[in-house]
Parts: sequence; structure tokens; C-alpha cells
Amino acid sequence: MSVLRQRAAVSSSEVSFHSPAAFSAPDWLDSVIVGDCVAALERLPKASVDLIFADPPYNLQLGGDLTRPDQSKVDAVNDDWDRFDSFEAYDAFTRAWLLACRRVLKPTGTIWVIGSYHNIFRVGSIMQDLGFWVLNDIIWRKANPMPNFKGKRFTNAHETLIWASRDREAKGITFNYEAMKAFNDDLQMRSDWLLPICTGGERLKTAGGDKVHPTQKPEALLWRVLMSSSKPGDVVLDPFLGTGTSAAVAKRLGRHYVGVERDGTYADFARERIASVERAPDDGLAVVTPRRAEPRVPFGSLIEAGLIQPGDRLCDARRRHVATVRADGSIAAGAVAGSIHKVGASVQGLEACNGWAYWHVEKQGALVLIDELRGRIRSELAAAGA
Amino acid sequence: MSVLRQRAAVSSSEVSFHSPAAFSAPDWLDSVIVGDCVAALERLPKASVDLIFADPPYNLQLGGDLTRPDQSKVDAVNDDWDRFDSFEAYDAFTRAWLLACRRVLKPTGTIWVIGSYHNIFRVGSIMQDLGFWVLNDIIWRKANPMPNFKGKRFTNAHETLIWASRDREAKGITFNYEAMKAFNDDLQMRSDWLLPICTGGERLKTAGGDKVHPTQKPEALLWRVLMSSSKPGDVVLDPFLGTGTSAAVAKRLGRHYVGVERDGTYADFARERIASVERAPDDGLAVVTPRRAEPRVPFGSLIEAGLIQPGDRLCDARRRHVATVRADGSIAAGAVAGSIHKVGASVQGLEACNGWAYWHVEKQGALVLIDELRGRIRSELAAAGA
DNA sequence: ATATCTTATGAATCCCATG
DNA sequence: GCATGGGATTCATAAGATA
Repeated sequence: MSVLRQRAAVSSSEVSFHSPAAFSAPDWLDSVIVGDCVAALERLPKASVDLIFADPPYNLQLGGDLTRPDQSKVDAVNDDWDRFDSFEAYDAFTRAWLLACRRVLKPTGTIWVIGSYHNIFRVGSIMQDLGFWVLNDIIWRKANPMPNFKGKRFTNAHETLIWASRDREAKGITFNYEAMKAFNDDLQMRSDWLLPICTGGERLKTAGGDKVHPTQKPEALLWRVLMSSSKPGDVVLDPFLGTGTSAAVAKRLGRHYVGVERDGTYADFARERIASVERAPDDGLAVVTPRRAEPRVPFGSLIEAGLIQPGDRLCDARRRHVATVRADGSIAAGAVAGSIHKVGASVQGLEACNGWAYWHVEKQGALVLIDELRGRIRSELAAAGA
Repeated sequence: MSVLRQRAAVSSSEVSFHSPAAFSAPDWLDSVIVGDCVAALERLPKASVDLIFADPPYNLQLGGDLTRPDQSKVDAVNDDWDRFDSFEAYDAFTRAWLLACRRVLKPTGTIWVIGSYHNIFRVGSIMQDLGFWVLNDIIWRKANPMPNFKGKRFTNAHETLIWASRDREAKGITFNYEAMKAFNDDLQMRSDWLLPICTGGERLKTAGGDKVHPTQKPEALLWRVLMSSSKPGDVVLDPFLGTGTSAAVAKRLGRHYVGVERDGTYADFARERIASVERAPDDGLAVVTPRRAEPRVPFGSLIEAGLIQPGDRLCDARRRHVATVRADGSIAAGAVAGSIHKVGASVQGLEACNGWAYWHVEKQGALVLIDELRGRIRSELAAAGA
């Protein structure tokens, strides 16, 4: 359960589309609008929004089913809203909603868009073409991503956010540099953020126990977005609200929200969720501490760093067993090859072995434990603030 | 025996452009070509390259000078080669060199392109438009990035690499999954890589002590790129060679290289650097072999070898299901009979099952996985075959 | 009650040799 | 070309079940 989540009985107003008239401020502010975002945004006043967070469909283009090694089926995102006929169709869709966003965004406002490699390049290009000016791209490093079950690619362990101003010449942009630095143990906040995916109590479930939305984002991610680039009282727009993560965090942080969601069921869940959120007290906003990455140093890094060369020999403390280092970070002893742990276990006839505490390398006549070499890399990385 | 192709008796000589004739293999292989990459690549044979690494100009669009808090001036990238009049000009340039790369890339080959938020969205979109199929995007997390001196943005602490195949339907792509996993202490390699930037002794300096190239990449980055997606003997092309990081690492790892560089000074530094590199010994270049590459041993061979007798009982690890071994190498459980895989799937009610990892046989009171028995046959085969 | 084991699952562009 | 089938493949986290 998120530290930030609290319960309260606050109602949020609903808005429906019976009239084509433009909304007056009280109508659309702090509301969830059901409908297509381009149509909905046309009814908002021009230059009325301080911050936009958009989580559009990714256009995943998945093939057949995917099963885990235990043969269980992966619950893929194959909803209608994520299907596009071509890149051209996706581009047209993207251009339309970005243009609508651009109209309602204040000249001092900024926009965040999240995506994956399936769509983020197209989104970024179109943003640049429309005149948005990229301020940063941010990497959400997932602490617990889904693995690559078939072993055919690198684990897709991140998503990308683009943060941009309306124009290249934009002035007066909100960036709470000091707050983010304080949040980050007095180090500048970097462009890579390590955060867990949305699971557990934070994940909205139906009465049947199924997830309500296939791509619910973690509140911690929105917390950083809103804390860094908006002020209390600002208006935060989400054109693809889903189950309302951005609006819930906006309300908690004392920002106004406007959410547009095409799916009425998602919107209902979002309204209920937002209603249960209470604005945090002014002095209570700094409760979340950033999750720091402990620098895990794989054995291969020792080779990359030149501390060990391919072809070098490793041995145990008594020189009873010897192994050859290979360029890919594996080692080989006789017919056995694999990680320092696997080969260490094998030569000793054991089930398991901590290779770091077993293998040594000869340096100027003396044996040096490879864990000692790892320590050197660790201290360099720690000094760099990683 | 080394899988390495014997290196032809060709010096890594210079190639010049006095004739429009196509190069013959010995001319361009393991060479640095001075010239525009589009023109140079047109002279290479079609489908002749296994891997491309491209570090194109980023189109940084910098404004005025940047100074640190102590008023020292930051040595920015403002070379002519990084200046483009517009996004359109940059796109045209990008399309041209990507098309030229596509022609020389083998159908089984893959391409890596590195960039930052200034250019990577345009590069990625154009790659998709040209038919390249994105396999992963990789984040190079810089352990020691330059801080944001003005405190106006997040520290730009990463760069993005796109890894793509030539076509969506590409087969036979090289991805040394097991090697990367061994490298990473037996965990799948993720899409975010933490590596220091290129500094210290690795950074090429002029006699005057200035850095030779403003964007020299660390060898560790190229190490991962080449180790993961190429084999010894492969041909690695770099259309923007700069000071030759990719070629130097390729040579060290027993890959052939071709580098194209427009600037003669950079090319000279690259040649000198490549010449000083030594190829790693053969036994250091071997990688962990995937199980698919091991000789196929049918289940019946275990019966032929006497490791299992017809009539023996197989069971799973918890002894929940039992099957009887038959003389023809099939097994039977109740009314179901067939291969170890089919019957394993059937008794569990699953679509598929790897029978080798499911069935055990009782040996002196203990359960032994039949995959372990297969391993014994494989080592005997290896001993006999070698 | 506590510790341990088992199961479930997450924005996924996820096999390949043989006939 | 396509169909077939052997058999290869996972990490972090949370929640529930068992000891």
C-alpha cells in the first residue's frame, strides 16, 4: 500500500456531453470527462492548462500468444484501443491529440508523454515537428519488469518519458530543481528513475480480482512528474486518464486535474479512486524517499573495465582448480563453462557457489580475490552517485 | 579448433576514392575508409555486413556558450558536422545513411544506433519507416554524467541505443543470450546498462592534451554491443567511425571491421589506435553455448545406452504423475502414450512440456532428472567426437 | 504467531530444424 | 512455401498455503 494513499469521502463532479457549448471553468475543473480526448479538448479554453501528462496507446503490434516457461499464458495487452492498422494511422492519431493538447497548454506549460520503443520515437518526432521543445527524456527503470521468457532479447526493463515545453522560446517554465535535489539526497535528480511497477494494494482490481486496467501506472512515477514540474494550484490535464493515477496524485498534491477517458468503466473507477484521495497537508509532501539503485556489478564488468583480460586464469585460494576467463564474462574449466558461480560449483562438486568469494586472479605474484576487484568498481560507481 | 576465420594477409591499409569501381573484399575488409559514408557504402557489396554500429551526429542545436558555476567554459560539441539547418535536413541526412546501411546489411544482420533526445526520436521513426524492426532500445546509464550546471533540467544522465533487425521477418539473428546472462551473474541482461563515460587513459588526447574527438564512446559500451549481437569472424561496419572505438573493440574480439570517417584527422587517430590493439586469444573468445546448439539426443538413446530399461517408471519431481518407459522410446501414462514431451504435457493438462526437465527416474532411492542422463551421453559424444 | 514454501503475474513486438 | 513437433525459456514481488 502506498504511503501516500489515504481514504476520504470527497466527491468529484461528473461531466457529460449533452451540449456542444464550451465548458465554463467550474464545469471541467477537477472532473473526469468521458469521451474522445480530441473532441473533449476542443471544448476547453485555449491556454488553460499548466501541465499535461499523457499515457497514449503504445501500438504494441503483438504476434501470437506468449507463454512463460511454466506454460502459463501471459495476459497481453490486446485491447481494441491499442490496435492501429499502420504506422501512418498511429501517426495521424498522435498528431491529432498532440495538436489538441498544444492548444489548451499555456505558453509556460509543459507536457509529459510516456511510451515504449514501439511508439515513443514516433511520438517524439511528431512533438518536435509540431513545435514542442524537448527539455528532457526520462527513463523509468522498472525494478521488477517482466522477463524475456524465451531468451531472445534483452529484458525490456524500462519505459521512456518525454518532457517538453510548448515552444522552443518558452519562458517561466516550472521546474522545482531544489525540491527534486532534496528528494534525491542532495544530488541532482538524474534522467533515470528506478521505480517498481504498479502491483499489490495500489493496483485497482475488479470484484472478481482481475486487474481493472492493463497498464495502470505507479503513483510514485506521477508523484515525481507532478512534484518536479508543477505547483500547487496548477491545472493538470490527462487526455488518456485510464483509472486516474495522474488525477489522484494531482489531487493529493493540491493540483487541479482534468481527465479525459474514452472508456466509461475506466472513468467510473477513476472517479471513485479520486474521491477516496485526500489532499496532503502542506508539510506532508516529502514522505516518499527515492529508491536508490544499489550498484550491482556483474562479473563481466571487470572485463569491460580492463581489471581482468579474456584469457586470464582464475583459481581458488589453494590453487586446486583453475578456470579461463572468456570475453563474454563466462569462465571455462575443462569441459565446463558458465558463470563464475556455476563453474565454481561444478569444480567443487557442489550445488551452488558464490564465485565472488571463491575465485582469485594472480596480480604481481599474489592472489587477489575477484570480490576485491568488484569493490574497486563499486566505489567508483558510488562516487559517481549511481 | 577456433571458429575464427583466418585473417587474410591484408594490412589494415588505407583506401582512397580514385576509382568508382566496387571494392573487392580484401580492399575494404579491416580498413578505415576516409569519405562520406553514403558514397563509401555504395561501393561495398550488397548484404556483406553482419553488424552495424552507428554513432551519427546528434544535431544538438545548442544555443550560446555554457559556463560552469565557476565560470569556466564547457567545451561543447559545436563542430560543423553537427550543424543542420532544420529537422527536415537532419531527416534527409538520416534517411540517406540508413538506406545505404540497409543495402549492405545481411538479412540476418542487425544494426545499433546511438543517440540522445535531440535526434533519437527522428532516427527511430525513420528506421521504422524504412522497414527496420526494433528488437530493443537500450539505455546507457552514465555513471558519471555532466551535471546540469544551470539547475534548469534533470541531469541528462543517459543515452539511448536502438537495436534493430533489417526486416520484421528476419530469422537467424545473432543474440548471445546465454553469454550475456553469464556476464551478468546468471541474470538476464536488462535494457539499462550502467557504464562510465570515456575518460582517463582510454580517452584519446592530442599532443597538446586536448581531447581528439568530442564524443568518444567508452570501449565497454561497444564490448556489450559486439559481444551480444555478433560472432567471431563477423563483419562489423561503423559508418561514423570517429576515432575508432568500434573497430578497436571488434579487432580485440576477433571480428572484422570496416569504418568510414569523413574527417582525415579522426581517421588517422583511429588507424593508429586500431593498430595498437591485439586480438584476444581464441580460448578467451568462446561464449557460453545455447542448449539448442548442443547435439540432439533422442530419449530412445537413453534406452539404447542402458541408462533406462523398458518397463522403468518415470515420475515428476513430486511423484504426482507416473509413466512407463517402452522399448521404442515412447512412454505411457494411463491411456496416454507418446513422447516424453507429449505425455508430460498431457498429464499436467498443459499445451506443451519439456519432458527432459520434467521426468525423473529412481536411481538408488533418489530421483534423477532424465536431462542429467542425457548430459552423460552428450559428454561421451563430445569425448568421442573430439 | 512465525517461517517457509508455493503460486500468481506484470505495456512482450519472445523458437526453429525438418520434411 | 507450410505444417509438424521437439524441446527450450523467467525475475521481482506479493499473496496465499503449509509447516
